[in-house]
Amino acid sequence: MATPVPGPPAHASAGPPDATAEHQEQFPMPRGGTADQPSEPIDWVTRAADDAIRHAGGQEALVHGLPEGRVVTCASGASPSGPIHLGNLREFLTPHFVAEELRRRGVAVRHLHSWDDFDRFRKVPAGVDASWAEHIGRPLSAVPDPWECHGSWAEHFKAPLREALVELGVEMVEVSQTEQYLAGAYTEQVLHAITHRDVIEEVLGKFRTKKAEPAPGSEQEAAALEDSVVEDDEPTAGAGSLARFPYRPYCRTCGRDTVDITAYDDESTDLSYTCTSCGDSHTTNVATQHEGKLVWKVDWPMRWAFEGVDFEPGGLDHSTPGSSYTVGKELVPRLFDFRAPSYVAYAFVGFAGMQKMSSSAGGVPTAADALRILEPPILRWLYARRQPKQAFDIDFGPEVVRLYDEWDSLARKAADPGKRDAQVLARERAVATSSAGTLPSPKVVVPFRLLSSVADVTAGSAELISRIVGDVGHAHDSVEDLEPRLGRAMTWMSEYVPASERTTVRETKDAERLASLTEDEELWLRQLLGRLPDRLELEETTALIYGVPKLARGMGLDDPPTDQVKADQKAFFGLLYHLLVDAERGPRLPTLFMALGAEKVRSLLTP
RNA sequence: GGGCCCCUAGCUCAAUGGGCAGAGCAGGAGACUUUUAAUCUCUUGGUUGUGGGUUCGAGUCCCACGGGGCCUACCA
Repeated sequence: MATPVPGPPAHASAGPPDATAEHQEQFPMPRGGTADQPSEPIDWVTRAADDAIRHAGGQEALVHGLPEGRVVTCASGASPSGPIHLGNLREFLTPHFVAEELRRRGVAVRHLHSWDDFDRFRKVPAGVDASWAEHIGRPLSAVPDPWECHGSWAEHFKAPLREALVELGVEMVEVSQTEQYLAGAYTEQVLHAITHRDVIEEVLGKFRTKKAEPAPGSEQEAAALEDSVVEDDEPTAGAGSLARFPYRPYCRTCGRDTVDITAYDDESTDLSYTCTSCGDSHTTNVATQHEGKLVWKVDWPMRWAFEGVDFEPGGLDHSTPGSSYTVGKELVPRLFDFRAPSYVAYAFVGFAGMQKMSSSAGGVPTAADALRILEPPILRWLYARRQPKQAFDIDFGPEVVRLYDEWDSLARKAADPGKRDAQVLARERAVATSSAGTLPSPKVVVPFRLLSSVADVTAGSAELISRIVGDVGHAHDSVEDLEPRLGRAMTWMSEYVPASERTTVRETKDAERLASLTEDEELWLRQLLGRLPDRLELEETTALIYGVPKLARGMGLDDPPTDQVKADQKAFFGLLYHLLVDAERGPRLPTLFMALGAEKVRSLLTP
């Protein structure tokens, strides 16, 4: 394992360089046991990784390591039914961080991602031609791509996420449920589930109503109150009922899952159905023909067992009683003789500060959108620093500046090994991965605030921004040294900062104002323009701008200002802002001059 | 009906398997001819929603209550 992450700060605790087993030692002993050693920080990732190991090999494994050859599986799953947004990204990053933590401990691990592309297409989202309603009920992998750039609906939404994940340094093994089911990979499990459908029904039934309580007397009262519930109890009563059959085929004629199962023969495994869409009836053999899938609540636990999943997160909506994880957890040992993976439920990610919606289809921003304004490590950091259960918002508005500031100041803190705590640990998790190494970050760190505000006045030339930033005291060799931050600052300024907040340089001079200058004002401008060189240098320009009011009072450029001069400066600056950017204040004047160039300044200030 | 999260300084939030309650902004004082949110230094500000409990010790764990938010209700 090539570990790019700095080890523990204390030289003594760096760990035995040899023994592989001893190496796992970081778990149970109370931290900081020996006197004044700084203790190893712990966060949710550490704990989830411990749980994953425990699932794989018990408490024993945590202390002595897993048996040779045992690979820990961290899993994720997602349905490519629409743009994979920043909320869904948690599904990918949560197991990713856990897998990385395990790698860093030297544990063999894989991040397995299942694409639920064999799920049915549910509804036609806004913006897609209504004719796509025809495809409702078909697998996502069989629905054509309305934008015609990918092979299917599913692929259309997988592709951009894949690209974003590469940028984020997330490496995973992808599995397509369509391929798996169609290839019959799960057939054995499917048959097993069908055979034991009474167990499934029993478990699902437990969560159906609250009247599972043993007291029969009160049950009638409850039933009276919940009349709506009573109705559908009837047809499903029998264990052999087909209404809740755990397997559902896609219609052989029209490809939709809108089928009523009419018969199933446990001996032959022949399944007969009638499609309510096209009206055709068919018989499929579950053992030999692979035309359908398990229902979701059975499908998920089946995959845990099939893939040997040790850790998998789930959205909070999967964690509520009666929903998939709770049901699956109970189902999987009884049906597939497997213990449910260790699990964390993650909360939702919200968005804020967006005047404009993202360009990507649905409206909710995606990882790709976020990566246009956030450096990859920062996006990772947002997900690493919060416990999964904690909901948070990603803000595309003014908070972006604060976020960068916070990140930069964390970097300063991280430079001091004595301050290694959970926050620094979160940063370490964000900054590098085992397969991608250190993720892109600027060689020369310039505050995002500065980059964006210079981008604001220069209207978009990276070279010019680079020069000004250099002049202002952030020495660097080339534009490249400022990337990937500079480009993001430019994008942010032009796409997420409302026009009203931006600096708008006047197109043409304010002739009216220039015609009504006071005597002082006229003198100031004359002095300024008279001495303004064609090629501006920051220091000179600064001295000149501040010095003009001094000259006007017969002083030298470098003389210390008097109170009068200070008052004049204030008035002078106000005039300049008005004439240049039609505002009372604005970016620092010397910077603004540099950004505009002598010619432009001259044209706006000359009566 | 069930579940989860949250309530900490005026505001936005930290405090990540109990161990001296902390930042940023705002406020106050000072410095500064350099208005990128100017910057720098110093500083005020807390009975951690309420009431109990466990503990040597609770923002943190348990129970109840109040308030806010999210999810879910027999479908995949």
